Amino acid sequence: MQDSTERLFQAHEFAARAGVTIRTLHHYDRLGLLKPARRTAAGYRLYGARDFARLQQIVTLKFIGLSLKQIKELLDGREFDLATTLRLQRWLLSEQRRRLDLALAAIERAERLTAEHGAPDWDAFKQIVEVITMSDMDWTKKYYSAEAQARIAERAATIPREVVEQGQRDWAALIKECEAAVAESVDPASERAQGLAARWAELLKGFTGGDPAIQEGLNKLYADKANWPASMPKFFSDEVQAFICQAAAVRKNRQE
Amino acid sequence: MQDSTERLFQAHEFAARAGVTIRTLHHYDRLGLLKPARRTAAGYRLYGARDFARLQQIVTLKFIGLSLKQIKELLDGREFDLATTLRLQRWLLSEQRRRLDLALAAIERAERLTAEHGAPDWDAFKQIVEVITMSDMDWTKKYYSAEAQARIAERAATIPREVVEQGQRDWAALIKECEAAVAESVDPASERAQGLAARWAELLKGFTGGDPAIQEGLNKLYADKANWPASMPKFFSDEVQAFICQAAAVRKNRQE
DNA sequence: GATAAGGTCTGACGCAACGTCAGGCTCAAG
DNA sequence: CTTGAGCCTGACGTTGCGTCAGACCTTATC
Repeated sequence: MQDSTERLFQAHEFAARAGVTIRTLHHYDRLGLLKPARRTAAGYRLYGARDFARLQQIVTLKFIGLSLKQIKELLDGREFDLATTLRLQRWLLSEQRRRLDLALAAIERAERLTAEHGAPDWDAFKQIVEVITMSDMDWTKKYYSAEAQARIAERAATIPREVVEQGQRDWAALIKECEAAVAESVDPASERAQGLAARWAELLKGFTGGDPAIQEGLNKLYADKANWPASMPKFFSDEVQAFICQAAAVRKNRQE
Repeated sequence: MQDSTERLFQAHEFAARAGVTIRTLHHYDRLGLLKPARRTAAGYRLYGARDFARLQQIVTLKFIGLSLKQIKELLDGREFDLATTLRLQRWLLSEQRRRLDLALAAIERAERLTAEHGAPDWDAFKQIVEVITMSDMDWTKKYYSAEAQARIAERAATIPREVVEQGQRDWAALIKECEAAVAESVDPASERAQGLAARWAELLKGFTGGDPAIQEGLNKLYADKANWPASMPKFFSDEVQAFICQAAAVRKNRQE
């Protein structure tokens, strides 16, 4: 299978060609993300063309913001699908960009105020950020009480790693199953749909940290699906959304 | 000085009001960033109104992307000026935003291609990122040789923390002195200007990692200041730029 | 063949900003 | 007085490598 005459590169040249450091190669090796094709008798790493291709995939996926763990699962191809991952990642990046824009706006206004006032104006600066972060919460007001909003804000900062990345696989898998169910025109009141709705609720519970006030808001969200805010994640199709809303409604009725 | 009747809050309520976790307060306490006004006999932290104001400043500065170390230096007020920091930070954030846009564009194109092709197209995906990162390097081609570009790319990823944040204070201080020199119409050939140019070169050397090929490119950059690329940092005025260019030119002549 | 220079190897610790136990106090209510 | 809830202080985990440190390998030179 392997061409025994294939040219192999030592770490130094290989790393230079790929634009990464040797230490990075060591790191990927230990993670099992990229193992060299061979080792010399002395233990030196030797990389081949296939390694190069894989490293380029790694670099590409890293460029769009995936973690090394995600990249490993993707490239090892175990039940992780690229399309859904890309949709999720696109949403994550767009969120980051929105927050960056807010920060930039805050800085620019603070600079203007400082220039006008002659000296840095802390109160104004603080207010700017407050206003900006308030406007960031606009849509939550429709659905959440004041205390729930505070707790959401508290959790919001801790979410990125904890849930989004750790649970990304769970969401991706669940959404995929929902899509399948939609494709098969499964009845939202059926056993299968109810199971999906239950898992969906479970994931949301993890997302909300089990806070009852927040879950109350989510129930309201379910109630009028037409009003799902634009800033909510949209990594699933409208059909899936409608399906899960109906199933959740049925589920709620039965529980009452 | 202190109002002995001032209302003090315990960690739990204080944290909730400020929208941070208790653990964050512990962290800031250990860093010396925010010490509680008092402690009870049992060691419980008690925070006052001034602590609240300071915490809000911290949160604000964190929102615009400053590190805790930078925030501490700013709030402790030792030779760190807000105006320059804001300019530097604005540039940093705009750079981040540019890279985010590139990643988003890559994802969107990859999604389109995947949809058209039916299956994920790794080669196309890889190419997209390559093209994007290439266009990212456009201006460097004018000044750097091929090998130097490779090394720049290699270093580019390692720079954010290492130089920008660590050396930010040095740059800010130097730029400030240059502005003063410009304001006093100091002769670029004078002893003082030459000292500034030497320090400038020293910082750049740190920035380039002492790579001679990269420094060669920087010399070319000095030569025709009119051609400074738009993507280069612009946290100093045109006057400072002209001043440092002239001083560097004089310095170069003398060294030859 | 010895030696010096330079590249490689494997740990192990460092960094940013906290989260998350774990074990031990403290405090208010019943 | 007990119980539960909240606070305290370490100490380790996280992410993606950088940066030594000590030991080994290879190559060129004398």
